[in-house]
Amino acid sequence: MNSKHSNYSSKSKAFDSFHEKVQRWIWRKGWKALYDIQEESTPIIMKGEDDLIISATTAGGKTEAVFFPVVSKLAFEIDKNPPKSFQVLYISPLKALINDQYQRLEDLCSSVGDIFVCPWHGDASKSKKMQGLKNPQGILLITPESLEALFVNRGYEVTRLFNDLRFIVIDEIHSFLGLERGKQLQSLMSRVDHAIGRSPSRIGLSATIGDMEIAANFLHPNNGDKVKIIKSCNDARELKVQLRGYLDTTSQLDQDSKEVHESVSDISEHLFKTLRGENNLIFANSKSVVEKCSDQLRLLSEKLGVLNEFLPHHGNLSKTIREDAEYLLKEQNKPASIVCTSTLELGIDVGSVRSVAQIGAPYSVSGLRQRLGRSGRRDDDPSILRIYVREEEITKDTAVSDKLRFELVQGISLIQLLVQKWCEPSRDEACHFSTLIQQVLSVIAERGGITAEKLYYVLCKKGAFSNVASNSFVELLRCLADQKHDIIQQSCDSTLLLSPKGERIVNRYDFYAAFQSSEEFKIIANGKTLGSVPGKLAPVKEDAFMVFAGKRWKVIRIRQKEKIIEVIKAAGGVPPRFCSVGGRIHDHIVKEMFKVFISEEQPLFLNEQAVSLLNEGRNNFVQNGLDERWFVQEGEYVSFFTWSGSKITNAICLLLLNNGLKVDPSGQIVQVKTSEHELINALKLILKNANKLKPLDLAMSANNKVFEKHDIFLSEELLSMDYEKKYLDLDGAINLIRFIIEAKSPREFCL
DNA sequence: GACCTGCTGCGGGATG
Repeated sequence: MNSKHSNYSSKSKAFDSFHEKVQRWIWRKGWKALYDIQEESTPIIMKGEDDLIISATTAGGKTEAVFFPVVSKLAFEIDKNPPKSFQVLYISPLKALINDQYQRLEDLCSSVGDIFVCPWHGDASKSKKMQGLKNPQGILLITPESLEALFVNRGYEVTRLFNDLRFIVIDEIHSFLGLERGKQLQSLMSRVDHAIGRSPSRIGLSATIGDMEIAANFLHPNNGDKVKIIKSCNDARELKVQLRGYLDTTSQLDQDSKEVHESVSDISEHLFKTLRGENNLIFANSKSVVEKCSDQLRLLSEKLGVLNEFLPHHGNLSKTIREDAEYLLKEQNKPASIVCTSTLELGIDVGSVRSVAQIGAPYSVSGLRQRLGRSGRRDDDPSILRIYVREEEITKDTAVSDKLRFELVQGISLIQLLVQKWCEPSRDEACHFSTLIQQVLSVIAERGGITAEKLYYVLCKKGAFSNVASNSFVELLRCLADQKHDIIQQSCDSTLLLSPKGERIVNRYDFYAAFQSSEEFKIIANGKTLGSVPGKLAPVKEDAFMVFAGKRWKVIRIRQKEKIIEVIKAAGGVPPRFCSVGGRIHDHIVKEMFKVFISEEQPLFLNEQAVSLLNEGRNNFVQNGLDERWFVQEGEYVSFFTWSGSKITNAICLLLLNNGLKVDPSGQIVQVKTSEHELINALKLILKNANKLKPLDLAMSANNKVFEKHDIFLSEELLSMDYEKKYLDLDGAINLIRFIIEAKSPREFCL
């Protein structure tokens, strides 16, 4: 017995440095060797000084790479003196992940001895939280929102809770990059630093990161170049991919969506035939597609009199429905497949999955890579991906833009970029004024009051909002204090305080989240909650039919006041549409699409129908001379192919609008109601005046800039500053226009 | 024209 132990230890420096009780735990588990990332992370974490990012696949042993050395370190220190505060702050984007990690850590920590693990989120046990408050020590597992609540409600205790803190660990760090929630998280980390007067070592964990530099700068702003990076290289799994094309000949019927819905689509039939009997994930780009597809798969099962193995999963379904589906997928002996949105993209453990399907072209390589990472868990299994794209039949009325088979080509480009290992960088230059408002109110609540200078120092100068200049900050405070909003006020000694209205905002329980959430109607059948639909869509009429949770229902009562819709089982129905703002696509993907159009190569991963659709798209591309021409005139509209991502295309649209043209953007093609000659004249005029044009002025000219939670309190100028950084690329747009005016071709632009 | 995430403190009632 002893020899196995010493063999192990003679090979591994990391293992040798662990606390004896951690060594014994690993040994008992029968683990033969540590992973590379665990060997590499251990010396850095045992030293306990540097920031670190560890990137590896979902089952790549990241948790252990952090917690073997961390728990060893805590165990060595307990031997010397008992801690009086939490020593590790672990922050996760998901409650479910906290529950998972709690199970794993409890097992390790209870066998090591006196290391307390405290799970803390909205659904976590109250007694564990009280225990953590009374006797803080060991590891706190918490969500950003619950940490925000600690600052607001127990601001006077934060220093005591974290005084001996050694590590801040951020799980699934990529899921925070560039978002409101990410900015909030950065601010919370920096507020912890301020509360204890030093900066504990930060550790970020990630399954996929396009650009490590950006993740490093996120983890520790202004200190990013000192963050150490460990990347797992055993990502050599074989990839099997197929893109399947389908031709929709029923488009004429589409107005009567009910009729189309009754017919089981050929994509569902292929999914049913290919995936039944195994565990799979089927991703769709929208919740209503999830509903439609899972309903069709259930119908097919009923028709054949077999057990239904296909279950829906998305953010509007109730917790129990979702958990039931996750549980079934985890059960290895019963085959089950889940039709889902990006709910199952992140790190929830759903066990081993045979293959991944994607309905409709994906929008980003990073998302696709994340989804693919779910398939083939065992090392020797290949990752299997099937992408299904439906294009409509071409008639004499079809517009050029639709004849190109853009969605299919987008799918091809994304697969090619995936294979090339390219990934979107998640640049975050936005000011995040909405989240800054939340943090301003939170710090005032935490400290009971604070001067403007000190507030600027804590949040901006030495905080997460370092790109906000002091004059912008002053304007933001003015917006909050003005008569219209009256959220904060200044006392005679110039301390900023919450006004009664501000108090009400901070004391509502929805204050802690940095992101917006809309009002929703609950859907109830026989007293059981199925889930919810957004308020805007809710007033479906009584007696209406609907599809929800993969089944068909009839609405029997709408209780407007309580926001409840009662339903019973029924035979017909259409899925509700869930609305949301449009997405963004990266420049590089659109350029890759151009390359697919001009290439003569046939990708090997296409089925027969996809090959003929691609040929059709390429022929139409050539016939319209789109490698040399930017514009195609059709009736009173010019289709303008920008071959650029969303930021440049948005800027082009605004520039044209401001020059009095009627513009209708559809994806990467801008429809302009004018002649080609007039359009070129407009572009010449824009270029001539380009040096007078400021990005901020362009942003000021855009309508509807209120997107985020506290945007309603901002002035037009602050709103425009954020809008410009997030949605516009004026330099890129001017560069594109220069290309066009200098009579250079799309070919020169893209290659 | 896409997607997801999260939530305090308190009081009342049932249960051991």
